[in-house]
Amino acid sequence: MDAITIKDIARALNLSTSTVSRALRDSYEINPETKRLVVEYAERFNYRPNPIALSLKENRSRVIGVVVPQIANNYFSQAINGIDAIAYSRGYQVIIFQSHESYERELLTVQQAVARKVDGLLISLSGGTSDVSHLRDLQERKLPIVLFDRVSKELDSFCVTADNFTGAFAATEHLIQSGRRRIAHLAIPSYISITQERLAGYRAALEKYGVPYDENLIRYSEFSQNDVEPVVNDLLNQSPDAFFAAGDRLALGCLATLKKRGIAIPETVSLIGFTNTPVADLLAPPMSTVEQPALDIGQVAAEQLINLIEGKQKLTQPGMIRMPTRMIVRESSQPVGVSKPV
Amino acid sequence: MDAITIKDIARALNLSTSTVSRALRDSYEINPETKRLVVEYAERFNYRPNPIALSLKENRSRVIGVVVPQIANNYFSQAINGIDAIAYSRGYQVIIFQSHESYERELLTVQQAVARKVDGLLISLSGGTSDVSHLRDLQERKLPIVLFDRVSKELDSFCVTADNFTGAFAATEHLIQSGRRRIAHLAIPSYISITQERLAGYRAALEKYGVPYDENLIRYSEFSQNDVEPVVNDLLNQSPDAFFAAGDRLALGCLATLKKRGIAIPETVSLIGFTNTPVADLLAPPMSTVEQPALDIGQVAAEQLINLIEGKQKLTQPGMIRMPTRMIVRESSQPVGVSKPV
DNA sequence: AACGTTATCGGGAACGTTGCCGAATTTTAA
DNA sequence: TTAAAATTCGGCAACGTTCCCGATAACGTT
Repeated sequence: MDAITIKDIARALNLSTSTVSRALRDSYEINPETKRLVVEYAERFNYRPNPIALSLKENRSRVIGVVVPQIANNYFSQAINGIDAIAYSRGYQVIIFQSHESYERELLTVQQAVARKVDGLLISLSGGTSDVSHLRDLQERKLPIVLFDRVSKELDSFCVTADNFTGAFAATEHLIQSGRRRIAHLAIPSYISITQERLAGYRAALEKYGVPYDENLIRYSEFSQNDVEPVVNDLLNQSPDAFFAAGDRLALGCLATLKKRGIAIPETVSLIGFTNTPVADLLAPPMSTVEQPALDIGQVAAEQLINLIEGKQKLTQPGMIRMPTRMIVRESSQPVGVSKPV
Repeated sequence: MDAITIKDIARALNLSTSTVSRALRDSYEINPETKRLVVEYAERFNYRPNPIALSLKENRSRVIGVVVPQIANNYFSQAINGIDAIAYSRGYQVIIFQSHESYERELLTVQQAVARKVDGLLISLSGGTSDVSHLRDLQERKLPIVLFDRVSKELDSFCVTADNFTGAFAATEHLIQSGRRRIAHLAIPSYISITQERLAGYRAALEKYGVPYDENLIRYSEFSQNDVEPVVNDLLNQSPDAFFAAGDRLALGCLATLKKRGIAIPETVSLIGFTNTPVADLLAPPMSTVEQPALDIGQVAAEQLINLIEGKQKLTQPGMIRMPTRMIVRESSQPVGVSKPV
């Protein structure tokens, strides 16, 4: 009733399945005339090889699994876009899994992906993931894995991230140079690599300009907007004159909370986000951001992974690729007293 | 080296594969003691049934395919979230495909999905799709299909959309009641169902209030921000006093263009979007929107599809579910002269 | 004339799983 | 005691595909 198989063609043309198979793959040992017959028949009845049968036989699937904390997040959806583009052009399909920032979900989805015989895994660690032994196991079983964005030093794998240190340094430097001294830093959970790197960039900039580091100005927050608000409110008790928010949701949550509290931006506090929203300059006020090249990160990560899969790269060679960020200064971080740009 | 199979267990315990299989599915005709042995061994070596082998055997995959125009779009990523939640809870996995608003890509991805033996298909039509015969073919081959958001009347299938007529009517009525008369309508390509429905709602509201319908105020645009700008500029020649943008990207593109041109919102023109962005009230000015319950739409669509797959619903019974929209009035559509809300 | 080549094709196994059929042993019933 | 029934398991085929190994001709070579 359904799709035509190689068997059907064999039966119809009075051939064996092996002959049909070889004819379709243009084997040299098949009579050109026979080939013609087979190919014509296959086309007429719209034959498509069954990828599932192939997967079972060859123990590979031409599928790469992507595990992200959240699809509904501009950064990740753009990264997925990059992944998808590369995968498509190199003949792979993409299965997307969400970990919902939960370690347990991440474990589960990774297992499912492996069960589905993905040829490789592209992961951005969940916020709840501090232990990466589940990934290490897979790596030891020779499954190609590439981490992107939320990477981990605990794992000797290929990593692709934004240049978090430099980006955070630039953002902090910019805030200092525009006259801010008490710069609050809003970060995602601390054990994630990018948190550390951004914090390091932040501290390095403070140090360069002799601004004292105050632990009370650092806060870690979960990802939903509801989680951000109390943290920002708490930070406000430390009388900061700037906010440096290290993430998409954090920046928007921070902006929302500040507006709700009626705190003037940038007159009272400056704000700069480490984020990826395309609407930054439509916001009120237009939000300064350190932009991450999400699409590029996705592309590079996918390329690395497929190279690993196809053996074009040594499995044992871990590597870290840092993609440059771009700081875009908008109104939300203007120095006080400076007229607004048009 | 890799994952353990039922054969390995059979060999290790000196049983046949069928016995092991039945032991694992808790068949009544297996000795409890044997069962215990098998289950323990399976657990100890972390046995997972091979879904690919199962797919091949049973000609089903417990996977549902989702085809959307774009992942990096708030509406769709939220809908996918809803789909994912339902699929997960009912034991299905989700494979996401992007059509990139291209008919050819849609054809291709749908074929791939079918080749992968998805148990059902959840589709939001691409902007380039006017012919749906590829889907009709699949339907005739008894593949469960549910359309969501961008549906088509040409197809006798289950559809889940927002209540576009009512939403558009409400938006237009609101604009009229706040003193606007020349209301420009920015829509996605015309042959898509939601375009028609929203246009109908728009016209019905005009009619109710005796506002003349002017064809010149209607424009169709592609989806990227670059496409929107010239269309908005063109519309401005018709001296509209309001914009009703029927989509996520359109609304943001419209806002960006108006700001670029220095046109005061809402003093000179009003703006209301039919969209799903969570940052609407952080924009400058906060943007009025007709919100679509994207998550709910995804959930309902997924539920319907799984019901179809599992035969809990007649395949022949087409149906249309309209989810209510919610209009949120913000600053961008305030009547002129009204003081801004706090 | 005997043998090796070449061209062209078929048979069978394997990938992991389930389900049908049957077989062996033990238990139950008449 | 003997047939019937229940219990417990193994063998085999099948899903679609590829690949290894042969098989059969026709042909050319010594």
